[in-house]
Amino acid sequence: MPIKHDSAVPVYRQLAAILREEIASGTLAPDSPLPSESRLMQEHGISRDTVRKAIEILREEGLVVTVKGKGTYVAEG
Amino acid sequence: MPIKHDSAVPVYRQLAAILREEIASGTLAPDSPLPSESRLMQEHGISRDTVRKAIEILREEGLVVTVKGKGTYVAEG
DNA sequence: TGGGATTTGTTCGTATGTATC
DNA sequence: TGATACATACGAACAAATCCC
Repeated sequence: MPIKHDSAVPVYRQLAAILREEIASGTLAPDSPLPSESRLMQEHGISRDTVRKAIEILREEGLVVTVKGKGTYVAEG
Repeated sequence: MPIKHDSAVPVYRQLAAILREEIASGTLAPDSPLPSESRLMQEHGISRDTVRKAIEILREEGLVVTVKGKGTYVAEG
């Protein structure tokens, strides 16, 4: 599911949807770390700003927890 | 002094006036930092674009100095 | 003790598109 | 047409926490 820059759906919401799906499917298991912001930037060819907006959405949904200096983790069931 | 979106005075000029007054009154002392663009956006419920236009006015008036990655500071007397 | 690498947190700089008046 | 205002997106710099050697 490559990200489309010409979509009506903002890039950051596309990424949030991708990560949300990986969490729902178990590809990203509870307590496991998400790829770092740097990794997500590279993998999707997008900016840090956009990556952080996506993660912020998931954080507000209670799906992930972020720890400064460490990373972002999938919330426990 | 809440900002009025239905005023004849543009929002960015209203914010510039507010900040100018805080500098003049000493509420914002020389060398002290202004609230970040992010803070000003939240506090006044306006966009970053508009916040930056307001700060640009003060910068042109020599009232503030902006440093990338750090913030905007009240100019020294 | 110290230093370097990695990671998230925060800030300003710039550009583009959309909508409204 | 131009000015205003918002949202999106990418860059860049600085700061702080963590980790490992």
